[in-house]
Amino acid sequence: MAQKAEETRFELQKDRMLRAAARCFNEKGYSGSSLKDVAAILGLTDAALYYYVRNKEELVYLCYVRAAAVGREAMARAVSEGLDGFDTVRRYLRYHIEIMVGDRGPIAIMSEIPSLIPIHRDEVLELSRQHSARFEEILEAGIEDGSISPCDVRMTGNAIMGSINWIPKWYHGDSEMGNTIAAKFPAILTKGLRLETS
Amino acid sequence: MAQKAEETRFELQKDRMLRAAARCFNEKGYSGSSLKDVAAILGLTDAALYYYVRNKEELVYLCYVRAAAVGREAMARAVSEGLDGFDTVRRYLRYHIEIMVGDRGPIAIMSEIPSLIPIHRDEVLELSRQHSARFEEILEAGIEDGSISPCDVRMTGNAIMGSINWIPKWYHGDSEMGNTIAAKFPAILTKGLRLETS
DNA sequence: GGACTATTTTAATCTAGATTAGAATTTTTT
DNA sequence: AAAAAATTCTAATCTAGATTAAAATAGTCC
Repeated sequence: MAQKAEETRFELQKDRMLRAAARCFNEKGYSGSSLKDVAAILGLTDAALYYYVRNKEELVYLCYVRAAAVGREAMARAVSEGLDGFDTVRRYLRYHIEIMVGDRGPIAIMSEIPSLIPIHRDEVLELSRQHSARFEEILEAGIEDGSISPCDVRMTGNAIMGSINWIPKWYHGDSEMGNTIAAKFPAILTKGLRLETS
Repeated sequence: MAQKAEETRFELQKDRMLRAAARCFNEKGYSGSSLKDVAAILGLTDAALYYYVRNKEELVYLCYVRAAAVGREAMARAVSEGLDGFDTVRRYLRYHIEIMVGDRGPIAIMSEIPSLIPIHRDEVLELSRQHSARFEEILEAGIEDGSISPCDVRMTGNAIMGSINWIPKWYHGDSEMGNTIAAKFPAILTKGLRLETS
């Protein structure tokens, strides 16, 4: 029990740190944010962060891994509901956005992957590719089942994911707006997908 | 004539520099890109850049001003054609993307505005706001003229502009893909806007 | 070809911020 | 409440990279 409590505390703090870091990185970029900036949000000293992470690069890396996990989780949840392609996309977007604007946010934008060390860069790129690929699979499934009209899934995927990825750039924690985004974005982004039953 | 030629050379080099900087910044962020990185693309020394710009901050600032000008130019051109709202949006997107993936690119993503000094930040933010506002006006005009179905223009604008802004993150100069983007994105992004004449 | 200007380089300096070691403090355990 | 472990801080060090000054080169004009 003791062990577990400590682990929990550690993990909780670490997660708080990752969210603080994500907030900084989203606003001012990776290199533009000092460890002092991140620590200040937590009421800590910059040096304290080294208790949780080996160095700054690892901090970004973990932010990106976390972002990927959140996206994958949202998608898995949507897929598990067994809806048609169109509705799966819409659900996925809703779940993903809800997390981004909710209290598990902010989620780091993966905008500086080249700054990672090679081994981390490769891993994050792979996660990112997998996510895109799975999204495209859903689109294809939707085209198959007749819920989505035929389209270039690569380009359509890029378009939709771009909108999602950009959200943290203009959304900064105003929860009312957060609700608006979660309520409207899924419909806006999928409106053009529907196959019109002529 | 002499003066003009020199001015031209200077301006040309400066523009090359801004495009090189945009490329670096888009890949690795503002603070993540050293002046040496930018200079290397031009075959110059980092110190040489100071002949064109007062400091690094001004370099980003100019990149952002340039990005704003490109967007405004594309929009003005589209508006000047006097089409209905829907087609104006589509034209604007096409023109904007064509510049982004064409030889006037790459265009800097305005992703680190907080890193600018206050006076520059205010100016760039204002340019950005104006652009968003004008885009929303076009959407509203389209709703008025019946070419676009009623929608939350703020959210819809954010969604579409997010897709556009994100393009430089995954497009890196493969001109064949550039053509694909220019050909497909405008249709993809506007497909959901059309008012279905029931 | 010499003089003048424009452009770039070399060779410092200077600073913010990452990193580290060890001390101090806080929390947990018994 | 002492001992042990976990967490944070203080006070350096170290380095990359921005910036500057002056010299060197390239280009243009007469």
